[in-house]
Amino acid sequence: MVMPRSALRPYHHGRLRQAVIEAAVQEVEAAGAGHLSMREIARRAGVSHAAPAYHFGDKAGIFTAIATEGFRLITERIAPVTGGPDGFIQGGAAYVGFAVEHPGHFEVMFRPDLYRADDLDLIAARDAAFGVMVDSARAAVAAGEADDITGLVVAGWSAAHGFATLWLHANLQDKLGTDPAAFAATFAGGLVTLGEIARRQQL
Amino acid sequence: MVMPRSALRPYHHGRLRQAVIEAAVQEVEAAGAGHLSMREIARRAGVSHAAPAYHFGDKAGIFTAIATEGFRLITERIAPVTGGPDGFIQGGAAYVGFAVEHPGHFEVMFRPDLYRADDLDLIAARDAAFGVMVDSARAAVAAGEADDITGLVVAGWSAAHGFATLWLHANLQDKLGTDPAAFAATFAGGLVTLGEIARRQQL
DNA sequence: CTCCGATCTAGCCATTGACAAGTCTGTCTG
DNA sequence: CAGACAGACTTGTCAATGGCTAGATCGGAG
Repeated sequence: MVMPRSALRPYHHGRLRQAVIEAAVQEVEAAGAGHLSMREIARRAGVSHAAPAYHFGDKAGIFTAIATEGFRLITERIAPVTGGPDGFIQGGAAYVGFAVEHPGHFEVMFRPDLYRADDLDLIAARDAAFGVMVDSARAAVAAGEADDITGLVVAGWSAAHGFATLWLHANLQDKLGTDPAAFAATFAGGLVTLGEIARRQQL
Repeated sequence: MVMPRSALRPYHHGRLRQAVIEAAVQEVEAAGAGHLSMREIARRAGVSHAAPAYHFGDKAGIFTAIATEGFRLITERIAPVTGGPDGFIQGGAAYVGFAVEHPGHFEVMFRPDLYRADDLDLIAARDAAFGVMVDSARAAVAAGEADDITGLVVAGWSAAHGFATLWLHANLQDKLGTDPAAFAATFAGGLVTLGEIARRQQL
């Protein structure tokens, strides 16, 4: 009986798949998606350098798993608040909240060059998230003006997505401070003004 | 006299710096910023694998140069249309237009993890671009309500940035089609509705 | 003509992602 | 209870990459 490996660590990790995803998300949040190293992740998880590839195939497989998990998480985050007539605005706030709380997932979700965009689980999760947004937009407008849904969804999604992205990447903090309630009010006021300008423009 | 190298290609490229930037932008547009290889760029430019490093130091230096050039280009693109009272909307359209026409620059500009964010030229170019946006917002609102400028800038920037990002990364084409005039109208209508919802929310 | 600095090359190293082949181990079957 | 089996993981290897150092080349100033 040679020195049992189990004294050091078990041969079977047990939950390597989830451990790899967690380590990868941490790495993305700390250093950006570009600096993610499969071998470094394996080191952190205490497994050999080739172990992650068994579960995910390759690097794109890891990113695909992260993006899929991200779309599921954002759906869980948004869906509960989109019930009432103010659901669309609340949903937008939840969208931004998710991006701030899960910057690693958020970054990967919108970098299709990193993952396999034709993955079926990924597509299903993404479509589910989009469906929640459309539903909340539908609930926000009066029953008659249903034609406008697409424009509203895209405008609202763009505003929330743009704000989240700029917040994460472009030092928006310098302009708005760090108090969530204060910048939410500032942003909402800006949306009202922007809508008025756009309406004036249309006439 | 050995076989003169100049028969193949001159020892000095002459405009290697700009050639590297152009090749790098093409590579980013074709395969994403993550797949950029300094050696591949050198091959395309017909120089040795270490030549680009002489001009840019390292990979981050190339991205820094691309981002700086991008901020200069977007300023040139936006500034001319922000004159009149409709300058803010026109500026937003120009912002999106730049992103669609220069996706490589646009991608790098908002990936600070790729470049040296403390580069002085970069900061100057970015601040100049931001200044153009603020000026056009100021021109768009009536003289009295100057307090609202920050909110309007952030809302407008977010909407334009979010739309551009989603267009490039999230298959927005499926929802809006590919006719620019049509989706511009749809988007503008959505902004009006969104502004109304936000105002209703504030009361 | 000569020197000198800017530009580029050649070679090297550690690291990486991907692949192939082998090893370990829990479980199921007979 | 023995043995087959399949899933999970390791080891070894390869080409490619980024970055570094030392050296070659060239063009222009003096």
